[in-house]
Amino acid sequence: MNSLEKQLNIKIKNIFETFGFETKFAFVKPSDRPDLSDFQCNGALALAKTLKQNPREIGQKIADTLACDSDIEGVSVDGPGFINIKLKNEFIAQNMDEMAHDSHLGCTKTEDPQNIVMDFGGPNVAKALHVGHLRSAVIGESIRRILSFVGHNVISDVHFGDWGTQMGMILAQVIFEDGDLSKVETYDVDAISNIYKRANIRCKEDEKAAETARLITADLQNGNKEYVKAWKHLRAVSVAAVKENYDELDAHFDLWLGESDAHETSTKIVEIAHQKGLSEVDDGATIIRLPETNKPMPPVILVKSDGAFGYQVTDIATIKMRVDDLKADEIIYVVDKRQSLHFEQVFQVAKMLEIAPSTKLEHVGFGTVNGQDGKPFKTRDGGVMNLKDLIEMSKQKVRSSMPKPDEVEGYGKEQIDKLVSEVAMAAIKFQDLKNTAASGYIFDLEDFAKFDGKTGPYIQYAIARINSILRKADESSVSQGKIIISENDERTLALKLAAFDNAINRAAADKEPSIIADYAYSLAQTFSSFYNTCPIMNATDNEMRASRLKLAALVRDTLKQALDLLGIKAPEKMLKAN
RNA sequence: GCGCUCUUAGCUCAGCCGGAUAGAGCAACAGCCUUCUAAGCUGUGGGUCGGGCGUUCGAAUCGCCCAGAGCGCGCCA
Repeated sequence: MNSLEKQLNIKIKNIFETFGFETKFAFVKPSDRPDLSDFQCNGALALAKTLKQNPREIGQKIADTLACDSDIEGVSVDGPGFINIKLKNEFIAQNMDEMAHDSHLGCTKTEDPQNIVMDFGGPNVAKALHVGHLRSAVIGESIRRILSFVGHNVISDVHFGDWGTQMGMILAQVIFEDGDLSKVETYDVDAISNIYKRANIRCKEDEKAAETARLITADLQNGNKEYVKAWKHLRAVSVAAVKENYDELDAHFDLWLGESDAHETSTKIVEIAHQKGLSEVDDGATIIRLPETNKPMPPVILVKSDGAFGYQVTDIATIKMRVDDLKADEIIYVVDKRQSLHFEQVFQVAKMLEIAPSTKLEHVGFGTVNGQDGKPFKTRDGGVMNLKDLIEMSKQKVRSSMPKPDEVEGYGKEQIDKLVSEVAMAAIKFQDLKNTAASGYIFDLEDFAKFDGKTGPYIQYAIARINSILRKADESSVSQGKIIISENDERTLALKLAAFDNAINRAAADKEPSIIADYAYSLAQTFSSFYNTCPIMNATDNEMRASRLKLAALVRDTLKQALDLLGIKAPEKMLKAN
């Protein structure tokens, strides 16, 4: 089904065409003046400019025609030329009924499905996920879900950091500590992580150690068997650990490829660059110079002077693989916005090498999670906070507001743990997704366990209240009712529901989950008002009761869908400690 | 030095391909639980949209200038 707004747009477009107006401006939006109208069209103002005519006259023509439509209650032209449209209650009600019976809640799928590859992981071997990985995973996963929902074929790849200098650093450190690599296969995640920390310190202090690490990295990349064997173990252990982390975040990756998988193709990229005469050797490194504009464009380093591949050639090679193997129409990188120059360079080289001629390359940059000082977040000892620890702290806060196991019937330890987890993750994720991705935010543990106002748990709570009513009402009969709009609050709620499709489309177009977050909050808020003024179970008659139950169920389904697109779960019940 | 991004209520942020009275949340204050979960609802106060100039019938939104902040700028990824 077409959403109510789309149906209105079709009506408006037809009218524009009848008058021979450019249809670019033939669309409505929810009214800025709910006191005057449900929807408004500003097209007459825009048309007036190009046609050099009076906007009010143009508006009146459109309004007069639209007023004849049986779905329209009234149309007026106000101010300089706003077309204010008021809909008939029956039209809104009928739309709600259709939406309630539509498996996609009135959201139309794209007419042009694309193969989209998403890159939003970027974890590294030997490094536990930290707060910096939170945003990439949460935002990326949400965009993945949104794009899938509108009908694209999305393939997500974690793009494991397993081929860089940190590998040589770890191997060098093991050799330094053990004398050789014989014991590597006994090391678990924690051991590896600690070795990496020590390696990092030693390489920073000792230039010779850093040099050795670089040489080992190059050797590893060139296939040194001993190094490769040890590397395989390190990678396997890290992948397993990181998978657990992503499972907890509910972030899904179709592919668990890494930089190392692009190794062969990287060799090809260097060849292609050479054949096209684009590369040159400078200071021992193989580079590609980019045309200088007024913007600083450092060259792209394909092969470093020590013989190892730089991360840029790996990214370029990965583009080629995604185009050749995965038939990517579009590749989206959800990565810290500080890397924007890197992606500009990589995209430009991909263009110069003609490896992705018809693939859209896009970097969705997000802001950093900052500490109270406004700088990227550090723990008190100067380190980065573990993602796992962060989640645990949030859970503890949430747990303190929950009943103890077995205080509530049917809620033993397992059920309480599940509820705590769902609420804590909702708080964390919503906090991260409620603002536009590009803006950073100041990390405050309190925010990650907040329940009031514009938070994830607020929306979960609205859902739980609806669930509670539906349990009492025998949900199976609900869909048989017919939605009737009589009260003002019912009308407002219905119009808010009708805007779901619009929110989805904007979020998909902009790759911006905060639009869904904002919508979900606003819908929950509208419902809460309705809940306070319009009795559902005790409605004046059976028809109204059936109608309101159906409307409430539709709100519940829409909220659940919206939360799902944010990667947030909706518990059946929300419990609170006494 | 060059470039990118940003500056909106006490705080955190929406709004920005020009349009009516600039919106939320938090915080503050005042109300609402014998009725569907008060993690809720209703109301009040709070803004020369960093400053200036320009384009326009109309600018938070577009352009230029200035001030302030953050980030980035070849062998870490």
